This record gives sequence, structure tokens and C-alpha cells, in this order.
Amino acid sequence: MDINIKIGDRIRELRKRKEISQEALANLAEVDRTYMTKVETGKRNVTVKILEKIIIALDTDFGTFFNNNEFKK
Amino acid sequence: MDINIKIGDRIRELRKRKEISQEALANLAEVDRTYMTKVETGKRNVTVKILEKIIIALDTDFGTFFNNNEFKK
DNA sequence: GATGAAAAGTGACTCTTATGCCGTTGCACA
DNA sequence: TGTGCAACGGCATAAGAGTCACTTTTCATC
Repeated sequence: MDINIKIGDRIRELRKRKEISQEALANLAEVDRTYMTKVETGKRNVTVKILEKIIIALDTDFGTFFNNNEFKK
Repeated sequence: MDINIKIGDRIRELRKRKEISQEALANLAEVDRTYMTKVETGKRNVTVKILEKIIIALDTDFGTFFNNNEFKK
């Protein structure tokens, strides 16, 4: 599966777990609300810096974010 | 520490473990040799797709790549 | 120590794409 | 029928991807 879709799915999963909206997460990560939609739906190929902002906004870290079966070969 | 430097360091670590040159890794990942240098030294803010190519070239996966103390908060 | 080759790093450049920001739409539900 | 949330398309601009000529470092061998 496409890596951007996997990442979008993972962001959505962690966001729902926190019970916040895309807009709230976007504000925490300091990115645009409509951009966050595109990231979650796998339509954007994000850079590491942006992904870091989102991961921090989700109150987690890269190790935890990628510690998921979808990211194991 | 800057996330791009952390990632560059991690790539270097795994590359050395495989005992191959930047050029060899660059060829495997299908990126330019000088581009690989810049990634390893943290001078590029790579996109997820490029990082994926490098991770695959290193014969690993995202889960393993980020399963490292540098990526835990 | 000198020397040469392989490996790694740098600066500058073009081309491509990520990012930020619009307006608008669809949906659920009070 | 209005409000919150999510998704879409398009555009401008900033920044990433890709490449080249050149320099510096590394290191084995003399």
C-alpha cells in the first residue's frame, strides 16, 4: 500500500484516539486545516519536518508513530 | 536535535552496518550520490517517499528504522 | 611523511512539487 | 436550516528533488 496512505491512516487513528477534529490537530501542528485533510487521505507526500509537527501535535514520537504493523515489512 | 540530522545519522548508522558506500546506497535507492550525502548530513528535508526508497535500500522498514532511542521523546 | 585513489562533502543551479490558502460542496444532526 | 466537520479543486509561492563541477577527507601503500 502507498506509504502516504499508510501515514494518513495512522494519523487519523491517533487523532481519533485523542478525540479531536482535523482542524484542532491542524492548529496544534500549525498547518492548514485543508492540508491536514489531504495528508490524512494520503493525497500529500509530506516532508519529515511537517510529519514531525503532526507527530508532536499528536503528543507522540516517531518511534511510537511507526511502531505499528503497517510499517513492518 | 534537528529531525533531519537524526534521520541522516540513522541512515549512516544502518549504511555502515551494511558496509556499503554512500554511492552504493544511492544507487540502490535510485537517488543521486551527492543527494545522499546531503541527506546523511541532515542538509535536506526529505519527503516520505524518498525516505521510503532509502529505507528499502537499507533492507529495512519504517518500524525498524525509527525503533531507536533518538526517535523516542 | 608523501602520494594517489576512493569516498564524502559543497555550492549553485534548474525543474518539480510540497505547502498554504482560497472558495465551495457534502454530510450528519440538532 | 444552521452549525460543525470533512473533503475537493485550484492557485501562488516556497522549498524539495535532481544534477554538475569542484573541493576536501580518508586511508592504504609506498
